[in-house]
Amino acid sequence: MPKIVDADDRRELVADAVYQVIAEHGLTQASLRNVAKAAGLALGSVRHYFDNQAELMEFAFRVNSERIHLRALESLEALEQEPLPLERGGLLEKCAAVLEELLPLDEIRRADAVVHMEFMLDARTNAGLTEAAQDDYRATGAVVGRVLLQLMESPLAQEALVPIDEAERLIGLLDGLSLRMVLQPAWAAPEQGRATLRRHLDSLLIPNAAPLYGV
Amino acid sequence: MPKIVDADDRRELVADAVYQVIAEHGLTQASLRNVAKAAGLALGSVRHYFDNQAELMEFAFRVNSERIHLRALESLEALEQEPLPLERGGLLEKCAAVLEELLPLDEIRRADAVVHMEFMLDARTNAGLTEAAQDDYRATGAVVGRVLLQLMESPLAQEALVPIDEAERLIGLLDGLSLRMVLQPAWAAPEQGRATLRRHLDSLLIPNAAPLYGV
DNA sequence: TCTTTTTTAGCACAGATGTTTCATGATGCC
DNA sequence: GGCATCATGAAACATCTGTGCTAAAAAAGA
Repeated sequence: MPKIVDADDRRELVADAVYQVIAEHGLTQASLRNVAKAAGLALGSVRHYFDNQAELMEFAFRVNSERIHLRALESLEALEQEPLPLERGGLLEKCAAVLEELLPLDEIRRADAVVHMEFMLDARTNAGLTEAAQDDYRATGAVVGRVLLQLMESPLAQEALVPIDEAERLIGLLDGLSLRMVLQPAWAAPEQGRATLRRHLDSLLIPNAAPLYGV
Repeated sequence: MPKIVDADDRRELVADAVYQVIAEHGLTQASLRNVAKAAGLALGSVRHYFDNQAELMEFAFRVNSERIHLRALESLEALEQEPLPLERGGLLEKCAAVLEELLPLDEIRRADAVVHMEFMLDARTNAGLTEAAQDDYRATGAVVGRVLLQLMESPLAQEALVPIDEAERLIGLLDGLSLRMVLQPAWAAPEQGRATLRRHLDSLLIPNAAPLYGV
């Protein structure tokens, strides 16, 4: 019998090499040869686990997308377990903590966000990625929607908020913040991203005489 | 003397071909040959006006960025000429009209936004575009900042708003909305983008018993 | 040790890309 | 008309890409 290698492990190892190349040099440099080099494998080895380049890219995209959303979902379920804090600060902190998993606040999340952006944009013109992109949209919408529903259950929440509209606004803000923090880290630092997110969530609650994140 | 062709016109014509290719097939397909084909020129002709591919790409990027910001600046200067409306609806409409120039609300702005996104993301790993990207950031910041200052001069504006923080939030929202409207037009329609923008601006004003864009 | 199957490595091909070089065409002034 | 000068076109080169095919290497059972 031959040498047994866990094929799934190998596929994830190759996917990691894809992230590395994309994060450092962009999607255009994610050729099979460059990926193989980054993974420390031969071109033939990579092709042994993925028939096409298209298959490799879709796989890497899905692993990336799932990793991001799983991180957020774990945090989200912790939030949904215990009752929501009644005070303003605790409530904001709980909700922000979940959504922060979607922002590039450290090196790990930053690499994830970069790769995610490149894939999403590529999916616009790459038919092999449209399906994965759709799934990604649904996953993001589910996470943000659930956080928002939690927040709006609080007596502190403003009335007359339309969940779908606010989800659209919040997702837009998260995407835009991610983009800016990824592309212009000098102007959009992690601390600023966290503060911006909290300020936005705060604006969904009833007005407060002493704003939390003012001057 | 030879045939005289306005070199600048020709360069803009080639840049237009770049947009066309990028908008339809993505930045990866914007090769010199594809661009030449889209422009109806021979490869040699394109290279006659641009020494490098890098030069062509930076030129196309700058023209695209300037076009977007010029559109917004024209609208902005019209806003700054006359005194601001005192009523809530008029004020919001004036400010939103300027910022809408940055959103992909019609086919022209949509193509501009797509090309803009692709260039910005590429600039992250393409040294030849970083300078142009920096200029683009400054231009966007200037437009959004001036609109925000106008809005905050109104007696309707909430107090204790920190201009820089709100600019960051607004730019993030605009970028995110653009991204979503470009990538998922089915979920993020122009009307929804316009409404989301207005709802955000409305939230910067003092609370209103009868919200403009409610249910 | 031999066998069998997986894994790895390598070569070769066709296509695309940026770039260089050179030849041809077109044009308007002398 | 001739001709200098720009515009255009085409061919060739080196490089990189994905992919197909083949052979070596490796490992675990017989």
